[in-house]
Amino acid sequence: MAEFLDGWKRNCLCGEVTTDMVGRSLTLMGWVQRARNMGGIIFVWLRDRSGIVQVVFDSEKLNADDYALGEALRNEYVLAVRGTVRLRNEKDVNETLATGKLEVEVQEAKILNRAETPPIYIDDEAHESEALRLKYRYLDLRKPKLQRTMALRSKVMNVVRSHMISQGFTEFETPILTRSTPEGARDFLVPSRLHPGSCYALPQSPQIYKQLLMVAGMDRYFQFARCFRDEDSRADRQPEFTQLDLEMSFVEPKDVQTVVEGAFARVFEEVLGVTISLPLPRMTWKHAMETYGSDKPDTRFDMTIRDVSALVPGCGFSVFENNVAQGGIVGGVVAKQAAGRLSRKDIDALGEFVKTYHVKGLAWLSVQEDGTIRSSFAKFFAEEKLQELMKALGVEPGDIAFLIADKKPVALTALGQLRVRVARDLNLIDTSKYNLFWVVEFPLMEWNEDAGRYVSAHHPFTMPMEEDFHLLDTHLSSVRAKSYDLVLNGVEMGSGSIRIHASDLQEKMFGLLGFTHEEAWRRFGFLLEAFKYGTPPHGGFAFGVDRLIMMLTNSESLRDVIAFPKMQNASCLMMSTPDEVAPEQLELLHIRFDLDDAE
RNA sequence: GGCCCGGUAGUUCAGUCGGUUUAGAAUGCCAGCCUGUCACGCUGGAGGUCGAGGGUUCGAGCCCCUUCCGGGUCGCCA
Repeated sequence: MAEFLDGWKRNCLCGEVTTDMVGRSLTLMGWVQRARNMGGIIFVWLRDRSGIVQVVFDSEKLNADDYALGEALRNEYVLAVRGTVRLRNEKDVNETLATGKLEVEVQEAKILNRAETPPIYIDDEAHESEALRLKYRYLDLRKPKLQRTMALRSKVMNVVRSHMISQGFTEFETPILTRSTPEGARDFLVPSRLHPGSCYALPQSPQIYKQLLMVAGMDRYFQFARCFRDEDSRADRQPEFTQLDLEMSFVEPKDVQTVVEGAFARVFEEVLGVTISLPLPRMTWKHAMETYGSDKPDTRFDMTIRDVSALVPGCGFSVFENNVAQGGIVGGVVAKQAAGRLSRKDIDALGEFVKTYHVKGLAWLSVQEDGTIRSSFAKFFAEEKLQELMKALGVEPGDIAFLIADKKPVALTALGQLRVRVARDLNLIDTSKYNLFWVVEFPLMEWNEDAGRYVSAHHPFTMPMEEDFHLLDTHLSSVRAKSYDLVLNGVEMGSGSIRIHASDLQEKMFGLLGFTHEEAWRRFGFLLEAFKYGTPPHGGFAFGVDRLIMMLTNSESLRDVIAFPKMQNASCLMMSTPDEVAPEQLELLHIRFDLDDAE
């Protein structure tokens, strides 16, 4: 049976036993990592969140009962010991343990609780399936790495919070039960008992609340906001996640950026000891797309995109010529010194890879060290055009050039993905680097083929750049926004913008997005009205806390940085969530499921 | 919604061309021995609905169909 503490009081953590405690009597409590019974002496590794220390049960020094207790120990038993700290013999020092020079000679022990043999090992090196780990998440979380990650997460949030407070921000909480926002992801809905037929929506972000707080004169707002999006998961996307959300009055983009980059610099300094020099570099969206094929470029390696469309006419290769004639582009990237490292099979695999980004194919040209050319398309090319092409791309002996012909955005995106894939395959990425910078001047709106109208690139409250105001009615797609994303090593950390603070301009935006006047007022009347009562110019930002922790801990999945994450299908094996509810509960809400067309 | 990978002792995996008795290994677990281990060691033992259902075959862990589950990804994610 489990025992109670009976007045025992822990006075040291396992990992914090130090040499200056030698001779002292300690009371330690923790879990049995492993017990090694040598016959007359038992070595037990006792583990808690701070680390591991060896405690020793010696049959010559303990009474029979206490020694028998040592013999009964199994992995993950919860153990309390009273004992004396002593130095190990020189030859018995364990360099792999932080406490390896020491051990605790047990005088008295208590089994506070027994444990069944756990289905997973409490060991960072173990690699059970995700499903098993998540089902027994409370055991998984005992692993030292996850313990460290959670502690680091707490520290990061503390650093950020204290930075925000030091910059004059006020911390707020905004409602979790809110209303559906337009133009966004699918909402999680919460049916209302008191308003049959109506639903709350869980927030995708506290966007409107924070803007209303600016109207309210709160000046500088921040919040660690839980956000919800009912979309499919990815390794770096969870249905619920945490953002540091902030909003400021009387500011231009630079003012917001200064606050945000200050927070990041402090996090990197205090958590990783890495100094980031400020202000961060800026890159325009246009440059990012044309050079890196991404709005969140990884700049830790080169391999930039070259547009060679200009020399395509008359080259002889009809695939390129027709595409350019129809307004598309031909772009390429060059993998330096890759000819000897990528086989024909590897190149074919890259061809398959780019097809997932909806281009028709991948043209390639490989120059051997001796100058021999192997290529998927060279035979169609006029000799001097080929030389021109190679010169334009900067291909030298030993290099492989990859070319894609398609509509501009499609080709650039595929080249951008290819660039990253090849860099990873060839190990070209310097993983010790933290390339943090701003991408600015995003387009305000993008044409959406399916919807047959323009949609916001960021969100419908984003302020256009003053320089582009005159294009609003004529060239909407070339209007740039006062928006900015923060990018780290090819990953979007967060985004923000200056908002529209005039109700007439906001109403015009809704019009451009295809909302009628009535519709805009029905859905956003409260906002449009609020804007009439003296709204200050304002703007803000939000960044994903989970994703930041992922970057700081070099984790491959968001699941590794969230205590209780969801699986790919947004369920939770541990709690069996979501779950059916009692019929009476549904009745109260006047809900009946119609599952006939459910897949 | 599409595509790709996976599912075999508690756990991680192997399992050849469909044919070797009772489906293996490591680790974990149980029992015994062992006074300086630290991946302790030694001896012995238990442990399997090969994800599920159906089919082909003299014979299926292996082939076919259906389905469930996990992961990755495209679409989607203002």
